[in-house]
Amino acid sequence: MNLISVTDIKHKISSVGLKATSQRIAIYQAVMKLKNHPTVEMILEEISPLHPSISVGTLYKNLETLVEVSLLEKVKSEEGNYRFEANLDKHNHIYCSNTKEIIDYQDDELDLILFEYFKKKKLKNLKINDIRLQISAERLNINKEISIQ
Amino acid sequence: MNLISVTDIKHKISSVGLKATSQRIAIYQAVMKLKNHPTVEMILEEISPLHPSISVGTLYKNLETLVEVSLLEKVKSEEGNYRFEANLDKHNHIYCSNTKEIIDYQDDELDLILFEYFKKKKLKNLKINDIRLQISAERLNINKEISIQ
DNA sequence: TTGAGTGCAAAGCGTTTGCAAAGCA
DNA sequence: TGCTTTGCAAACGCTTTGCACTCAA
Repeated sequence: MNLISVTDIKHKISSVGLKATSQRIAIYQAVMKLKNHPTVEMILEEISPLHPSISVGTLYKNLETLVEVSLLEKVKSEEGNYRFEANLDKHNHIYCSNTKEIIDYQDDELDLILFEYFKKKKLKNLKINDIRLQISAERLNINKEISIQ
Repeated sequence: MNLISVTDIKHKISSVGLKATSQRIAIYQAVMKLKNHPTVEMILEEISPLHPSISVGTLYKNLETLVEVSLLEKVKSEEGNYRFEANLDKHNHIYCSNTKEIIDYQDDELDLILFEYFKKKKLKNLKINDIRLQISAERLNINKEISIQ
């Protein structure tokens, strides 16, 4: 995922029936590079040096398109704006109240526990499609790395 | 909670150091009455007959104030707008993709399982403040009632 | 060549703000 | 009376839209 080439990105975009324009490639590449769930503004800043004349309209349209074809995912942040990510594996989000970061948290063991738990629960007239944990946390030593497990 | 009187509401508001204006009482009362996590618009529609001249500014300011003093809670919906509720007990939310409802789901047993699970996990440099489940679901028989467990 | 995609600018929407007037304590 | 709260309207920030132009296929 980290070392994906421009050629690979072009192929990915073409394979879903979209045109591989330079703007679209740059946008997809930027979201992949910016790991911490960038906002539209952060993506724009990343792309601007390469595409100084790219418009916000184009950026929004492309992000929406890439979400539609499942190359990206978007989430609403607590602050109310969208944040994008290229990580499509099922995972949970840790929301850092002090740094405003969104950290991915993947945990297959926990997913299994939840799956088993809800299998024995009876939810009448309701079909569960997805269960995600929303973990609110704060970083204790802001400059030190965080590690889970 | 359901049959709380205006006098009780006045006392609740006064006890946190706020003035019990007719607008404030009506707003708090409306959120209590509208069970399914009303939007600002839904609250406005509920109050308008009683207070035809209430301004959106006042409504927003009061909702914010009531959240600050912990008489209400607010959440951002998938659609991006705020939704309010008077239920302050710890609970999870079920987001219905077809009806756009937000259904409260309280489950002490599950909370305990999650608490125990994260107690044995080591999350370095991170302090977990809260864990909520975000359950995406859809109603199967829209007119029939849903029941859990 | 041609329909998908772009840039621009205007508009949209929910929310916030500033301020004079009003009203609760 | 004094200070919180209100109503109004303007402004805000993020996002969406319309349209003529451009460019990948």
